Amino acid sequence: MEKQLKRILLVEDDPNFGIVLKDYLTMNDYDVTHAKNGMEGFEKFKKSDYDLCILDVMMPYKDGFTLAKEIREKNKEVPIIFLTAKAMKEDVLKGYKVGADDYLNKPFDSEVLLMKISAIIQRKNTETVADSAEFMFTIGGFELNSKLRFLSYNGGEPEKLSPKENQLLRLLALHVNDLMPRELALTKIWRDDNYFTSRSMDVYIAKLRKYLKKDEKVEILNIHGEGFRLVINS
Amino acid sequence: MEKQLKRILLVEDDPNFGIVLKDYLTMNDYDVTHAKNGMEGFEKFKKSDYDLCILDVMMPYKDGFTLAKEIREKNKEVPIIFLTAKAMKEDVLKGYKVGADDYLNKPFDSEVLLMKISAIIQRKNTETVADSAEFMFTIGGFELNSKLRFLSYNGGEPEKLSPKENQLLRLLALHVNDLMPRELALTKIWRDDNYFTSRSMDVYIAKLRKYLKKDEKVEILNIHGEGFRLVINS
DNA sequence: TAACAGTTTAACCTAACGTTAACAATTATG
DNA sequence: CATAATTGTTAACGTTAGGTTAAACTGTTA
Repeated sequence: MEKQLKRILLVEDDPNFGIVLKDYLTMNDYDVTHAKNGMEGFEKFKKSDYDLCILDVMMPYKDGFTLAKEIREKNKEVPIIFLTAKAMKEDVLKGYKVGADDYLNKPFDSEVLLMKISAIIQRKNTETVADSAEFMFTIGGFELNSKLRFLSYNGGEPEKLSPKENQLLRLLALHVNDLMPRELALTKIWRDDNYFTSRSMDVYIAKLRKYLKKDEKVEILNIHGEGFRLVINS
Repeated sequence: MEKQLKRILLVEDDPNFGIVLKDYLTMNDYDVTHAKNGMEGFEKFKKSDYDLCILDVMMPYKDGFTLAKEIREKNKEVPIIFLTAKAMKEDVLKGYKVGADDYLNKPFDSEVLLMKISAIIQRKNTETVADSAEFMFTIGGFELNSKLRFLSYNGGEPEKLSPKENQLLRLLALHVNDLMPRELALTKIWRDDNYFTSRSMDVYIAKLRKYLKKDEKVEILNIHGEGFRLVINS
């Protein structure tokens, strides 16, 4: 089974150093996306889901702190590591204020970076375990067991869901009666937000609607241009 | 009853220090085997069973890391403590990569060593106790004695299971009706998660299914991309 | 050193899954 | 009202995971 690689967003303007670092991390089993400046970094961040961000502090146009602030507005969870050329105390403080998880001075030992990365991801992992513990959902007359990927109606024979079907239905269930934004599903499940993943998602919505037909009280409504809404009518 | 002394393999090339350390440990109720270099260390390791290895890092011909790697190939369980003259960061990292349990800088406090030894052996002990606590399982019409590696059906002649068959069935039984993740079996039983160990596991699933055919109420179901599920149908 | 048990690797096949294309239907927008 | 953008749906396709059997390998024992 293919192991799900942890995804890192690396924002570093120095092209040489950036490529070397990206390759090094890639060799060590991380799925690395490299952005060459703050703007690009933020665009890439919005488009997908990352387990960790590594930001260079000194970059033209948009420095690492500003970028970090923008990232924090979108996501308060994702760990951030700053890279900086000189060890300036104010910078360090500024970094932690923005919500940095760690701080590295260039030049740094690459193995130290690896250690820090795995430590941080490890920590986040154990924190999130409790989060993902919920995998039983009642959806009208249906019962979704998203761990076993089973969907049963009125206690009957459970139907098997595919991983994508399961993830999508679970995400909808987490937002019952509320908007589940397109973008959310695309970044969380497809890990990319583009035309094709979007179409793919529509296909899965169709599949789910087919499953949910058994209970006419349950439906998935579209909110044009926004996303979908799983509603239970009473 | 004579208490079973814990056995320590000490590999240390400095004759004086080696003898002193051996005597010290012996006085503290350990059964110590002293090897004077890496080769001898590995020979002694293969010849017997140890509860702990203490390896000097800097040795002629074969250094401690190389020896540790060889030992790990034979035995992924035995705890290893490295001794090193200077605190070199790379060495520490290298050591942990090889699967070291602890790390000591020479000169070290001998009492600290004793503490670490007993802590490590203690930990390994409790781990294995918890692990092996349950070894009798009822699986539909079957009885699994995973200590003796026997599987019997309706009280008939028990069949012998191979170690891997036994471990896998036991792990499945510990998760009856629930998901037993692929990764769990691979890391717990095969201690490695790659394409080949994964295929190997599939082979063992096939073998187990063959055994379990006698009771059509018992089956091992696959959850695509996730793992397996041992179910007892009523 | 031959036989054997246990395990891994290879090979071949089937099933599961996800993406994409194609076309229809619906909804926004000027 | 016309037309562009978005969404609904089905089917075909390629890829990967899993099922199974047999051969190759490894270490141990007679």
